[in-house]
Amino acid sequence: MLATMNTCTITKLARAFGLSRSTLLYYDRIGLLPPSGRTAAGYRCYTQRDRQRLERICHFRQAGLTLADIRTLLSSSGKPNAKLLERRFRELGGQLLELRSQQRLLASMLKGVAAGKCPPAVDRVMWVKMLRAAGMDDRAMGRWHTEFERRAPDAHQEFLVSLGIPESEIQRIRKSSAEGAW
Amino acid sequence: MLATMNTCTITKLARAFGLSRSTLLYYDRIGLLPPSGRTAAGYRCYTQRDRQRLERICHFRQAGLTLADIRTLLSSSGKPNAKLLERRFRELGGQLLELRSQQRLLASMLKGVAAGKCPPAVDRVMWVKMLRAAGMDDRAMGRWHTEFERRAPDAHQEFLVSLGIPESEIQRIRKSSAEGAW
DNA sequence: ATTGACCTGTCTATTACTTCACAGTTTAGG
DNA sequence: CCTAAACTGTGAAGTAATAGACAGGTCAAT
Repeated sequence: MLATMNTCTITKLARAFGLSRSTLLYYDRIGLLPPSGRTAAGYRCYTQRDRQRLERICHFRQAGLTLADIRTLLSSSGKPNAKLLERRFRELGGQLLELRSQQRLLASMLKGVAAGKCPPAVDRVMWVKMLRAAGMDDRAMGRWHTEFERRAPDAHQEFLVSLGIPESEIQRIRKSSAEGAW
Repeated sequence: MLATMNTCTITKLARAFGLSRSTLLYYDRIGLLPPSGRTAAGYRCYTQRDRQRLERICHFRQAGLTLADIRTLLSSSGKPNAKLLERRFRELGGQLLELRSQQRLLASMLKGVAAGKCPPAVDRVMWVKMLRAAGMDDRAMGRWHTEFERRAPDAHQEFLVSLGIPESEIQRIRKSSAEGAW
């Protein structure tokens, strides 16, 4: 008899929050989320309070804070400590820029592959498929062209040509991209 | 006498590529970038070829490939292996989405802080400052509003109100955001 | 009671580094 | 020539956030 109606075991808690058992074990080990009790058999017993704490933890994790930061936030509870948030926000901005540059870089690499010796049939259709697979919708794809046009117009032109897109459509795309009118 | 004009020491190489000495030591240890030679004293001697290899490594790292993948790419040189790139591209798309959601979340948290008890004077000016500090330019800020409006119109409204922006301007901003006309 | 599925705890491995400690080497200045 | 700073090497240990292996515990159905 474990669940006294209000407690739950580690795997159940993990599933409820979309985490892995290992993660909760880890959180226990570092003292971030020790279960309120144990059963006779030594099983961890998580209470409602534990669940609430975990919810806050997940919330902060979602926002990308480190466990150390979260510990600080939870212990010095009350004070929102906007400094931490602001710092993280700044970091996020950098990360976004970095990711976008990665994407551009990868794009050019794939372009190189497509244009180079080993042409794995990366034509327009294939590209659109890949971009969709990467989670892009039409709007995002428009933004992608806009970014490409803004940062590297020449490469953008080259890229479109490499996809075998007719000149007339290239003009249209680049014009739209330049205006950001998506 | 170390530098025979074409070789350089570990720290110099590290500085040239914006890496730490430890990183290069690590790359040597795992056999990813062993220096071409050593001085009599045993100091690592990096040649031009080593630098080129490191440049490729950095290039791939920039794109987010793991060192294992990079090793594969560099050893099976020639074959572009578009599979790896494509896979990474997919991952990137996911990461970008994730980051954007983080940003939104953080935004709402900061909003809460601003609206809540501990008001660290997060008004409009402060926000713009923060967003700029996060690397946003006007265009990016427009996109940010657009995203906000698209995904959470109510929260967007609330947010703008919380910044003390007059109703008339809020209308204007939200209308523009909805159209994505930035 | 027993089987089999699923659960538990602990311990170890992973990635890409970083930090540390300690001893030898090079270099610039006096 | 000497000394102090700055560099070098090795090796060990630490980091985040899990993932996986493993032996054993628990539970529902038979």
